Amino acid sequence: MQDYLSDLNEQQREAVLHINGPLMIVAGAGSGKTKVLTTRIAHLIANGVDAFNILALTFTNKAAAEMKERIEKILYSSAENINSNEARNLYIGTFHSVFARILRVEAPRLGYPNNFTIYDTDDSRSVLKDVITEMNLDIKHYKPNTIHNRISAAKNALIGPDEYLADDFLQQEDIRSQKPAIGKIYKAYTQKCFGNGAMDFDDLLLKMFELLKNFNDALVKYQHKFKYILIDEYQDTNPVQYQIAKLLAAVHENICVVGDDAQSIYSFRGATIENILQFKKDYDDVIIIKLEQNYRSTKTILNVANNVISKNLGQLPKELWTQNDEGDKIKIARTFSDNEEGKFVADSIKENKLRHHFNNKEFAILYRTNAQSRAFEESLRKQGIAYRIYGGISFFQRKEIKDMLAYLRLVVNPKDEEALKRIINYPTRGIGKTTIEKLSNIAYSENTSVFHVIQQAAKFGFKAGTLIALENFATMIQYFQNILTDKNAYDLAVLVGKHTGIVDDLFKDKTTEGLAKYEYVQELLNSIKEWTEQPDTDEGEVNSKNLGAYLQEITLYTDADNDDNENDDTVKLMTIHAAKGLEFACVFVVGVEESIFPNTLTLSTREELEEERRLFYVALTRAKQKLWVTYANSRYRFGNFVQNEPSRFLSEMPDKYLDKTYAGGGAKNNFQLNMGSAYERMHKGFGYTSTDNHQQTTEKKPSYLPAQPIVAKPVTHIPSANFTPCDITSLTVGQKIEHQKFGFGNIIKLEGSNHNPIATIHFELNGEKKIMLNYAKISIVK
DNA sequence: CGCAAAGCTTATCTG
DNA sequence: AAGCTTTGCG
Repeated sequence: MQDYLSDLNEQQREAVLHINGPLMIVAGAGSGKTKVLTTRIAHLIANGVDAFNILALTFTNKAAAEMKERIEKILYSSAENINSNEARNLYIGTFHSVFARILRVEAPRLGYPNNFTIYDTDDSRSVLKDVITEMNLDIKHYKPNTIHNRISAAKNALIGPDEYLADDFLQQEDIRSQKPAIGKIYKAYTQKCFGNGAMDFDDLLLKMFELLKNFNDALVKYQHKFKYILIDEYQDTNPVQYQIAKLLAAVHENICVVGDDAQSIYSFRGATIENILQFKKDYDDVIIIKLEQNYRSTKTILNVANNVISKNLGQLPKELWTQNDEGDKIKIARTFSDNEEGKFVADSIKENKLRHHFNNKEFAILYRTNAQSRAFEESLRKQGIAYRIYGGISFFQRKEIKDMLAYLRLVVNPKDEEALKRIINYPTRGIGKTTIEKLSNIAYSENTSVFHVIQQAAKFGFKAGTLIALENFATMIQYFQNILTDKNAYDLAVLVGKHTGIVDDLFKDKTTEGLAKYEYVQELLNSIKEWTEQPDTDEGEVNSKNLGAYLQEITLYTDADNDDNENDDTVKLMTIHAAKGLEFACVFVVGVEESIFPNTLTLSTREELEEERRLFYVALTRAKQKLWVTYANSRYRFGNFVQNEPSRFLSEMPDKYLDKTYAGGGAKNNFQLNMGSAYERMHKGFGYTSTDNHQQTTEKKPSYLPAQPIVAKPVTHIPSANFTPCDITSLTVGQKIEHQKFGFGNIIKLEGSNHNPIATIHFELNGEKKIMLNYAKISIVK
């Protein structure tokens, strides 16, 4: 037997070995489904299947990266002597990123440029705002956010604008909600995106479907390319994804899907459990394998999770079991406020690190909404515990980054009106609102792009100062376009930074925020440089390392992706949605209060409550050994201090598995509670106001710490005590320096000068060459 | 047209 | 509480 099969149980092995024909794996939480999927792919390759013919689709970049890594590991260590480089040819990725890659090649068939722009949610909303305003509708009534959700839902259900307008039921629905114009907005939005040469996130799926449906040669090509298809988290697929999978698999029918209906938590994105039930009907001879043994959690955790999920009516019957230990009881903690909840969690982490020798990275704090992270950040920072936040505002959504990228986007795709509007007057160059409106109108009536109108501004009657400003702008962009043809993305980005004066502005701004922004822009430049220096990987494209590809890639990039270093010893903070598929030794499920979890915004039907319950189930089953469930009596919301009831989910957990010491249990518990643990008494940490005896402590206003980057990065090198950042003019080649983060090294090359805000320092560190744009982080070693 | 101050809105989850 | 938009003035 191949060695990689030896550590699988009977069901898992069956799931790996059954490689031909449709297969559905119904797998519970912690049952090793990722292991099965990766081993299956490795097994295919070991049996002579060309990696080029395998397509594996996931929902997060992280899951894809993890799979790829594990496959390489299996192939590398396998006795079968397989070339582990094969793994590079695999198509593993999220639905969005794989389809974006294919569409980059196929876009012209659908009337889009190869370099089409990908609009993220913010871009989409901004375009919608323009569309709605242009239609003379009230932006307060037609909120871009709401409209976008509706359009997104339509796209995910494969309903185009014309079909939407023709459907009486949908029209009635919109009339009833007093928004009869949604259909028309949808149509105008679609046209605008198309005119801009742009696809939004939903289009990446929808256009892929249209490609396969309307171009038979494309369908045949990809059906034959992807002989083996694997889909992770199948319960989260929506109708478009379902249809695409069905089309692609129709010839070979070698499709393997893995799913757990109990973990279906993406119905807001159009996902439907129906797809799991439908699978059996779509293909003949579907083999179904159930994985019910859990390898992750203690018996206690699993029992509680099973109990909670059994409250759902619409659930496929399934009982997870484990051979693991009984484990500790689940600790329930109730605090007076959100800030005290933060303090409780940070203190508990500190205590458990000392008592049980856990590392930071073995803890996770899971919450329902991103906004809840604040209190935990503060308390962790106070305790000096390294942490990392996932989600929230990502690097590429920051204003200064988006501005910089908008220039690059416009250079690559001059039709991208969204990018143009963003930067036409940033930095200010005397092109105001009225001028932009005029340009827009002319472009519309001439049926051309705004940039094209600017290029011929004189012809369209612009005069004096405005004309000069427009001409200068056009010349500048054209100049950038010329650079792009003979220089690389990095050189262009640097030039944009210099020439537009953006970097200069940020450089001059010596406030904390200004400095941070300056550093972010430098980080962006670093990122582009690194990216351009990676080798070409794409077999289909001539030059896959061009700026257009970069821009498409980063739009689909989330900050959970660059989690590549395992030494990153930080406590992880994230939403429960983001935690799906992950596991941690110790988990804090926080903010378990009515109105937050279950969230008020969802609670109109039983189905919606059940989805919240599944979400709670996902949260509980992330824990391997220790689990805390916490809630606060009151918390800040929109600046007000509001009261919350404990969540109904708390009462759905059987008492016998719970330790309510910190939640005001019985009299006996109260005693312990007042005393606190030895550790707490040692450290005067009587902090958490008890529920039964909380005298009206006046809630202190949260004290805000100085602004810091949102994502706390692990410090790999602690600068020496006399670390003083240096001036670039004082540097010379060969000099020994200390870097704030990376430690000591030697300068090997210098570019730029102190008068030039973009100076580059090349230095060597333990034999590794690094490029540093930010000399504020370097000091000279004397 | 550009800037600063006042006022209004906002926070579900994701690629 | 914080970010974004509108308003008012030079």
